[in-house]
Amino acid sequence: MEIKTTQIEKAHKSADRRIQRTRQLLQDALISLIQEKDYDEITVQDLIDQANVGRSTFYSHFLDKDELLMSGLEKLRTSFEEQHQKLGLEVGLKDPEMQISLAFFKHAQSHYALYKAVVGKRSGSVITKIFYEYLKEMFSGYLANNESQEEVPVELMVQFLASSLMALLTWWFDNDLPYSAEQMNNWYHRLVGQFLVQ
Amino acid sequence: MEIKTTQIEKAHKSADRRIQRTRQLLQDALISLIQEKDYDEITVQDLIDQANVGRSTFYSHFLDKDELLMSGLEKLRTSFEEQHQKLGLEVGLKDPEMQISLAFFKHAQSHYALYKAVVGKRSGSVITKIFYEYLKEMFSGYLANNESQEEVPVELMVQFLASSLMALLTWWFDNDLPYSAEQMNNWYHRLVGQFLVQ
DNA sequence: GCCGATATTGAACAAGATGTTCACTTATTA
DNA sequence: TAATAAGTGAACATCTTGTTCAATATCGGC
Repeated sequence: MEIKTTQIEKAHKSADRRIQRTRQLLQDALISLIQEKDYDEITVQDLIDQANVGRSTFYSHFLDKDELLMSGLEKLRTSFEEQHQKLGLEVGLKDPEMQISLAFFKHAQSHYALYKAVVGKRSGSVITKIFYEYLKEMFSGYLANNESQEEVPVELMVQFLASSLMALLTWWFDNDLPYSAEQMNNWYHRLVGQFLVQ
Repeated sequence: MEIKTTQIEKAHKSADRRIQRTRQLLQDALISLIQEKDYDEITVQDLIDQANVGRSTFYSHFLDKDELLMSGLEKLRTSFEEQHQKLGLEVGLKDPEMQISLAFFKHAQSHYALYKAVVGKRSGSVITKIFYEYLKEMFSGYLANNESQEEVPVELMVQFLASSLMALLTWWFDNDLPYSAEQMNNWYHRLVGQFLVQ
């Protein structure tokens, strides 16, 4: 009755198909619902109705709605990293195509509905925060090593870069992608490129 | 029993002291509570307990918690504009002291507890959104008129500037103001200054 | 200072959400 | 096929929201 694998999703051994199925159903339900209404307005009841899953089942898998969301965002992140890797291999390592920001805009574009929910006007604070943390983590590795910035603290710089990318993404999606991923990336680099590694 | 003046606070005529008193009590209660716990966790019950006001009284003044918050943020904004004006007069109009961003950092500093709640890690999405809208509105008037930005859409630029300021503010407060307002302002201008009017 | 108008009060209420429990059923896998 | 583990859903206690209403307290014009 107790399920311990909240953390380790893959769990190479413990594959009872019922577990996979239930978790998948709930994650799909969230993705589906989040496109109809704000995250904050979605109730556990909505989720189990949509997923067609028992109430107690929900709570045996996730502590609450937020934990379900987290597990979904983890997947999105994994998906991004895979796509980034693949793109990287295709175009060669030194190519500007490898720019992490471009990979990001492209990944977002190829998961339109999901990102719209995550990054758009209607997303909840929890989503935004988690997503933002991912971005910061990501950027930690991409700072230009600069004496030039006159000792702007690293963390501040990371925050600046992450929030800027977030701003562009948000604008892009709230306007339903009026420009290409390449164009967005160009602007992003015009705005903050001097602070990133080339 | 009905109170119509949700919008017009000043209401030069309709000054029943009871109304002023109740609204003040509730706004103070929010400010007080928001320093103990996340905005999202504050309940109407908490508010009326703290303010020592009847339940139905609350609902005869505000539609819900968010409307109370809005009224509070309106006040904060007014306060900022007054301080900005005053500072501007003191130092003379052409002086860099007039920079809107510096005025902002200073105002934030002089309302530490409040801004910490509004801008810090623990604030809710509603607060952030409203605050962010204020910032965008503010920045609309301070864009450098640039052919130079190669047609970065104005709205995108505004969003970028607002989110950057927000990022700096957030970092500043989450670290309990480790630097002066002037220092923060300098960094801000190093990061985005080229896109602002001097 | 009186009095009509108006704001405040608080209890009671319905509706809905959360998270838990448990006896029962169903699916899985070895 | 049998032991094990997961899913079910009703019932529950608790909390929150927002409304209603009759009784009470306060205000401000006269």
